[in-house]
Amino acid sequence: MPQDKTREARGLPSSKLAVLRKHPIFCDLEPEALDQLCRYARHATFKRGAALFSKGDPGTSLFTVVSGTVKMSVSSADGRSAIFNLIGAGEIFGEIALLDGLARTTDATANTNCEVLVLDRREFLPFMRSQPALAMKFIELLCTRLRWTSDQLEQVILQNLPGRLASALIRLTEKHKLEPAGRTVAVTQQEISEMVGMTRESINKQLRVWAARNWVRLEHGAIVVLNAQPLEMLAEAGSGNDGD
Amino acid sequence: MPQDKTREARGLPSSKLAVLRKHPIFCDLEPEALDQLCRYARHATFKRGAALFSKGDPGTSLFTVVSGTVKMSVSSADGRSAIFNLIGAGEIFGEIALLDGLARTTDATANTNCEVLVLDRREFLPFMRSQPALAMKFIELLCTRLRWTSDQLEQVILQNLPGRLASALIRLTEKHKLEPAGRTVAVTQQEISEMVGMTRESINKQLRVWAARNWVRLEHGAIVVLNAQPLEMLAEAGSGNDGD
DNA sequence: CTGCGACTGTGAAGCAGGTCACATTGCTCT
DNA sequence: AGAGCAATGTGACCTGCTTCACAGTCGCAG
Repeated sequence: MPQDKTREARGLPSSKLAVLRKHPIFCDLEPEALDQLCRYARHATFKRGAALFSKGDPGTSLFTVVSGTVKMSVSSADGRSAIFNLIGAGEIFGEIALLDGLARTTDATANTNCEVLVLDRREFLPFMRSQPALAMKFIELLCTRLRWTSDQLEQVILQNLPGRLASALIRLTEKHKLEPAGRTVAVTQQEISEMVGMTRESINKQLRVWAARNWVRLEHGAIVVLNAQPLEMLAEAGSGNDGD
Repeated sequence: MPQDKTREARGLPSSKLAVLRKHPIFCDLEPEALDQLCRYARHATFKRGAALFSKGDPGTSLFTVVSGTVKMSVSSADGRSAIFNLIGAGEIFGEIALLDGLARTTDATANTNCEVLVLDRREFLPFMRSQPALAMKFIELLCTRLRWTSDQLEQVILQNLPGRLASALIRLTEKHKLEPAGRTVAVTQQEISEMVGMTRESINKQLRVWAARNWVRLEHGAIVVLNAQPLEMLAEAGSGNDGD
């Protein structure tokens, strides 16, 4: 991967601009508006494991990931935790609390060392009002999020382990818009288990079965989908047994 | 309850107006704008069990419930089904497909005989653009939905039967803004079981335990929450045992 | 007032997935 | 180069929930 890290690390305005311009939400803004937005944007870095915010915090800002990935999750008193989403470079998060001003719905943790841009509600909301098209963009974003979350809820309620796991793999490959051949999903088995709400051990055993059939290949910290078709069947099938 | 059914049944414009004016999304509109909206609104009735739309349909309209309740659910190939939400009088649904123009994410079924107002995307979107405040209202609505759905997902992944059931009961009492004393939730045990993703039998057994402790009273087609406190404890506690 | 369908109540038996307890393997940081 | 940690692999046992198979019970439609 090309290293524009140096530019980013120095916090040059041009790099902020580049990041914002690439994002679907902001790409259609007029150049002057983008410039203004850049002036509002604060640059921040977090080490792996650091908390960007926690569930229940008063939420007043929107985040854009510049590099690294951020984990959106919640955890229960007894230490179990559920991952709702992994946010990668170019994506935004924290928009719900930004928009409605209420408490954060999840924890956000740096899943790797990462850099983010932060936009504050106080400055951002007036800016949004001055850009009517932006509200529509956010409506679309919220719709997408709602579809993603409903989908997850549906899978978790209706499907058993093989179905849920297959669905999660499909969703992850689609999200990264990977080609049919050699779709590498860069997540650990622990992470996947927390996304589908089952134990790492169970996930591992199922993945091994599929690996033996050459549907997937297991790598360190990644899963390569070799044959998506049977997985798609399982994902559709509700709670059946796996493909035998 | 007072019967303005006669007015409704005749489809008088004044009744449409009354319904729309009461809804949080539309209540702040200017009188002229409301009148215009009424002209767009189509009145429709459905018998218990009838499908208003199905998952995957191209979605082009927004619904407002005038009377009765509508069930938002999905079902799997093998007949199991999951209820995402029960929409009662005064609430709206179908907004996601209206706003982003994509396929419906769930089935909508008349859970009782019901009357609805239908607003079409073709007329509604231009109307919305003429009313900038309306976009903000929808953003708030979408945020609320997202919080509700994330909450459900969190419960289903992190909690066991008692915790999930308690959470569901709390959510239902809160939704209907019922007073602490004598909160009657008008749902069947079958419905609750489909909301939390467990079997009716299991739900029944747990409810009986709580009824014996006077935390709830079970009626035909309804559950009365007598003592919310222990349920709230359970709902918070992640997956513990029930209150012993 | 009676019969039928929707809702509720309950026990017995099975199993999917969780829990626990390890061994192994590979990256990364001195 | 090897210590240390994060991630993976695997078996034995356990349990919470499902499945199945009923038996009430309510309320309404005719």
